[in-house]
Parts: sequence; structure tokens; C-alpha cells
Amino acid sequence: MIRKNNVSLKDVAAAAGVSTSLVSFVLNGKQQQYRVNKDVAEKVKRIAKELNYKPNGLAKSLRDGSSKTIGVIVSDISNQFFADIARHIESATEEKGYMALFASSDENAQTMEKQVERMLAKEVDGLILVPCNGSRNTIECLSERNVPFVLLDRYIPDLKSNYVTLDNVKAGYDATMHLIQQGYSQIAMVGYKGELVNIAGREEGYRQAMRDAGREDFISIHNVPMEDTARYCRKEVRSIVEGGADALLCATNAITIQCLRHIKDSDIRIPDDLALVGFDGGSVFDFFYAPLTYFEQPLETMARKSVDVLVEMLESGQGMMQQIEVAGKLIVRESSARKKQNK
Amino acid sequence: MIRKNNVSLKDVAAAAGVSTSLVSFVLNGKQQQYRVNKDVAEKVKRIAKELNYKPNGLAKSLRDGSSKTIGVIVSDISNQFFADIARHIESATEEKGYMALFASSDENAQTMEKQVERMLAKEVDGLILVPCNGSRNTIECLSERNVPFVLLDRYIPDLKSNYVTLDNVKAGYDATMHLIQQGYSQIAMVGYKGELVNIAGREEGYRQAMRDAGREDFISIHNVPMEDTARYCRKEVRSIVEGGADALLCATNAITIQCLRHIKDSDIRIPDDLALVGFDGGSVFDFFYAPLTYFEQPLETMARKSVDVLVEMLESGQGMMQQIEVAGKLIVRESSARKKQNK
DNA sequence: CTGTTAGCGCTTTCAC
DNA sequence: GTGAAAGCGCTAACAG
Repeated sequence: MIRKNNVSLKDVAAAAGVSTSLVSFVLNGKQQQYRVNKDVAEKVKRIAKELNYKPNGLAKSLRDGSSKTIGVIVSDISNQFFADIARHIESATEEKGYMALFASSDENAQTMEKQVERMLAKEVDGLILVPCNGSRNTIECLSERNVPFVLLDRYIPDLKSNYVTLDNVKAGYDATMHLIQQGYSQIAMVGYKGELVNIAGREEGYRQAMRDAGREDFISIHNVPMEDTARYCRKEVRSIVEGGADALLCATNAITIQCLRHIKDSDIRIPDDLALVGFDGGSVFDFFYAPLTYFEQPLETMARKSVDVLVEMLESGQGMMQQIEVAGKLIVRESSARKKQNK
Repeated sequence: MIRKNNVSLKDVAAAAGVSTSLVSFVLNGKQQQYRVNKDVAEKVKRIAKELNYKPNGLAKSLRDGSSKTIGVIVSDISNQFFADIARHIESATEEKGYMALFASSDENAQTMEKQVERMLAKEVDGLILVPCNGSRNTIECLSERNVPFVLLDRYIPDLKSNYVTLDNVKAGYDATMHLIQQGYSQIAMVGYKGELVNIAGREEGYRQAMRDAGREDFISIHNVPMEDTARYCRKEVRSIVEGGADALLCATNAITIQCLRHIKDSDIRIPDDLALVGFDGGSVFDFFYAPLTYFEQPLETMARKSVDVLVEMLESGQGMMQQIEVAGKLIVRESSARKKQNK
């Protein structure tokens, strides 16, 4: 029969011939505060070790109303972007004495809601969330219920809350401006349909840059549905090229990959026929024949900041709001090499 | 002040003017079993909903000695291989009514031990572990303590335990034999230093294939330390090519990437100068000028099986041992194209 | 210095 | 049909 070796405080107390409180005091380093007899303390410690006593975290959490656990809901933990974020969150939470509990929403509001409930049932102390389309309501409920949380990567417009995101407008602007400075002018952009603020920000930046460059007549935004990105990207890339674009800005990693898949199988040459700039790097883009220029998000900073903000809120008991926008930087490589004049 | 809306069973009971037991019965669908009055039941349900009552999972877990949580410790959750596994484990555990708690060991036995303790403190019902070099002792303790667990991706030699792995010997054999059949004969292999059984298995398969092909005189295994794979791969690739090899088998995804980084910057052409076969796919290898041939592990199957085995053990209370080796398949592409005769 | 006790929120046996 | 009470393991206020 399988059973875990469960020795409780009581067992230790019994074995040591003292009360459970004594054991609790000693094992929690409060022997000074409670002036526990040194010998007794030693004995308790020894016996606890002998019995291989491990405190039951559940009981402790129940007792003091804090599980020292943070729920983290991202779109998809297997997506490299979120996997990296998760790793950094894992480290940051651990350093702060918390444990991270991860789940994926699949960019689906209902799933998101379900995951939130599951985490709340586990009595997480707070949440770090990547809100998806349609999750506004869920998030608002969280506010009303006074559940501490911080939004990551995106936020909900007009909703007062903590969040940590990239400065997406600047990112979109910089990426676009870079292409313009490289000599490209008919720049198209592929993003996602929906109301995601990070995508919207990048588009906004793109628009501004095009305007500043006097190219607003070429603004060309192609938004694909988040489901079946592959098929739609293929379609869009084709029409973008046929439409005479000489450069393409892809709003996310996944979009870039799908566009690249199509391009690789076509006769479009990067950057001669089409310059390309994406978001987020990774070895994926290093091996393309023209290594990709991409806008790099400071993942670690974003992850750590979100943990910092949440933990600060948790430990101070204060309801302050922090809205943080971090800056990233463009990593320039061959996919956006200066345009050849003679073409 | 921040506080979660915590309404307990007692609150509902009070509001409904009944005892907590009644509420518990009703809310757990046991009104039939306990023949609760229909009207009362309705009222309780209504009030529970009005008060937005959510059961406290911690209390429940403490009470019935099961947290319905499974701890999962992989090498690094941000590594694509483990990120994919994690995602599948997440789905599988959820379908079975469990929650997955993830952590990374960084291939470090001490960290592994610490993570195990953290999970045990959270009272997980069982563990899914990717054992790393030197973790034998930790795993053995788990056995002795009767903690239900299953090893994933690797196992501990001579230790009777549940595990789910790839049939690594066959994988190494198939990969090597493929190269041989493509006309390559001086095949080198890069793996990891250490005692990881998955790597050892792949090597074993490689050796067998070389022997079967009458090439045992060319067997050439280059094991790099897990830390700083990048630098060592670079060194090894160089010496492998200088040593006259015409093909290379990389034992893991990470190794393949590092070797590829070096190759990309060198004048070695794939597959003309060197054929290449790796382990595990992903879009990374699709964009290399010669898309990579790789041995594909059935990640989803492995992940799901590990959950199945663990949950079966948990729910049956039986101490059966299951050792599962799943088969993968070679995905053949250009990096191992048939060798040109005239060279 | 040390033990008793109450209680965190929940389930379930047992009594009415 | 319903309620009281015990107890999961822990901590801390309060008595001694």
C-alpha cells in the first residue's frame, strides 16, 4: 500500500514529550521569542530530524490565510515567448519565497475564466495574467472581488489595474522607422484580429511612423484571426507581395514564423523582394538564410517586474496601482538590409 | 485594504439558517444520499450563488489528504522540448481532475532535490520527474518514503520505478542506420557527458548500427559537458570535421542548435560536407537552408502516458510498476540527403 | 519556560 | 431530514 511518510507536529511533540506549540516555536526559530529551554529546543530539533518531519504546507496556508503561491495564466505555456516568461517568473517568485502555478488560456476567454477559478480554489495569493480577447469581464470581477493581480504583456483599456507591458507603440514605431531608414517605403503589417492592446499598440506605432515618413497613403494592415494563423498568413503574404509592398512587419513571433513558412516555399527573396521585421527572437530566426531583424522584448524584466509588483502589493497590503511600460530594442540583421537602389 | 471575498460554508449556512453539514451535502450533490429536503436544498443553492461562495480547496485538501495536484519537475520549462511536454501534461492532468505544478531543475541534482521538497511541502499527490545527473539519491528517497512518482524521458538504471521514455536505443540505431543507407559511413555523434540514460541509449543504438554496418572502426563519440554546450559544440564540430567525418548525429535538440550555429558561421556545407541528423523538431530546424532530418519523439504520448501511470497509481492505491518505452520516428529531410558519389 | 486551546474551512459520522 | 462535533496539521494568544 502506498502512503506518504506523514509525520506531523503532534508526532514530534509526542516523541519529544512536549507540547505541539513548543515544537512549532522551535521549528520556526521562535525559541528566543518564547524563551524555550535550550536543551528542549535541541531535543526537539533532533527528534524532528530523526523522524524526518516536514511541515504540511497546506495546513500552514489554511491557518494563516496565505498560500505563498502565485497563479500565472499565459496564452500557451509551450509558446516560446511565454515559456521564457514562465521561466523568469519561476525564478523571480522563488527568490521571493513564492511558488508559481502555471496554466494556459489558449487565448480563450472561457478557458481563462476557468483557469482563474481553479487557481482561486487553490487559494493563490495573487495572479499574473495575460488577458486575452474577451476576458475583460473576468478581470473586472477580479477587481471587484479584490483579488490582487497584475496584467502582463497586455492590459485592458480603461480598466484601472496593475500591468506590465512593452512600450508597444514605440516598438512598432521603431521597427517601422528602421525599415523606412533602410530605404523601404511600401511597408505592410500583419497582426491579429481582435482587441489585443499589444497588437493595437504596435499598429499605432507603425501608423505614426508611416505618417511621420509621409507614407500614410501606403498604410496597409492585414489582421489574421488567431485561430489557424498558418493558413491566413499564407494568404496575406501573397496578397501583400502582389499588392506591391517592399517590406513587412510581423506583429508577433507566431505570425513571423507562419509568414516565413510561406516565404520559404515561394520565390520571394528576403530582403530583396521583401524586407522583414518580426517581434521576439530565438534561434528560430537565426537559421533563416537571411537572419531576421526583430524587436526584442526584455522578457526577463517584464517577468520580474510583474512579480515585483504583485508581491509588493501582497506584502504591503496596499492597493496601489502600477502601470509599467518597458522599452525593448531592435536587433538589426539581414532581413532588413538596406534596399538596393537598382532594382 | 485588499482582502479577498472569502465567504465560507459557515457563512452560507448562517445565511440559509441551516447547519454547515447541510450546505456541504447539498453543494457536493449528496442531497439524495442524505435525503435533504428539496426546498432546503434549493434555498442553499440559491444563497450559495448569491453569496458567490467558492469552496476553499486548501481546506478540502487538508481534510481529505489529497490535493489533486501533481508536481512536475523538468530540466528547464523554457526549453522547447520540455515546454511542449509541460503543455501536454497540463492538458492531461486537467482532464483527469488534477492540477499540475511545474518547476525546473536546471539539470542540477541539488536544485532538483529542493524542488521536490517544495512540492512535497505543497502536498502534491504525486510527482512526474525528469531525473538529472546525480539525482539518483533523491529519487531513491522518494521510493523509500512511498511518494508516488513516475520518471519521464529518462530513468535511473537498476532502480525499480515507473517510467516513460523513448526507445532510445532504437532511435539512435534508426538515425544512424538511415545515414548509413544514405551512403555515409564516417558518422560521428555528439552527446552529453554524464550518465543520462537517454543519451546513453542513443549512443548504444549508434554503436550497434555502426557495428551492423561493419563500421565499428569509425565509431566516434564526442560528449560535451551540459554547461556551456555552446562553446564545446563549436570545438567538437571542428575536430569532427577535421577528423574526416562525413555525417553527424546530435543527441539532443540543444546540441543540434549549437552545432548548427557553428556550422552556419563556417564553410561547412550541409549535407555535402557533413550530413546532419538531430533529435526533436520544431520550426527552428525548418528554416535552416538544408531543413534538418531529425528523430521525432512522440511528446504528447510520453506526457500523457506519464500522467496516466501516475494517476492510475494514485487512484488505485496500488504500487504497480510500469516501464514504458515509446517509439518515435525519423523525419527525413535535406540535411541527410543521399551522398553524392563524385566528391 | 511550557501546555492548553481555539480556529483556519471543510467533510462525515453519529445522534436526534 | 437535520445538526453537533470531531479532526485534517498548524500557529499563536493566553494561562499558568
